[in-house]
Amino acid sequence: MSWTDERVDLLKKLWADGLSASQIATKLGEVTRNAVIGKVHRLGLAGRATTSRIRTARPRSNIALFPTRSPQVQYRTFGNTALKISPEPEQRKPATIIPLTLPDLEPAPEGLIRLVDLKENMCHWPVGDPMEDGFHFCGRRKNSGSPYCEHHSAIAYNPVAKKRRAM
DNA sequence: CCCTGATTCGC
DNA sequence: GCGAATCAGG
Repeated sequence: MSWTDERVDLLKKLWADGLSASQIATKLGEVTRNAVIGKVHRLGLAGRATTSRIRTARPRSNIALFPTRSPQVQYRTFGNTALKISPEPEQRKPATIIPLTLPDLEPAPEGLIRLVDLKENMCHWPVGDPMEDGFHFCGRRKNSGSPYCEHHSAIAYNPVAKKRRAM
């Protein structure tokens, strides 16, 4: 089914009346709401979005990043290739493995660690109710790669604990 | 998870 | 031009 004049007119009317795309699609029949939206857009009626739209511009092609035709990068070399210096492979350093100090679990930091007191190497685990006095952060030495200390990392990244909403 | 519109892109 | 796929948001 194609977009006849009558169907387009009806589309315009219903869209102007504030009907949702899916409702219009149902009324028209033989089309999906996607088709309706697409048509609305093409007609320049692109209108009332409940959401940002410009803010939320779809990132350019997640699917086009894996096209049927591969992009095939071109490595161009200028001049006499025989004189060309071999490109430095520049080996990646194999990500320095962190020593990962497991001990020292309990030396609680002095005083209450408030947000302003939090340092980058401190555990960001919140303790208490943010609306209540005495709310603070764990503040113990945190694991690298995690905002939390050893103890709280184990909790935060434990799926069971999460599922049961345990803390 | 249901819905909404917005956007991109292969056809 | 069309609309499915996919996105972000309510």
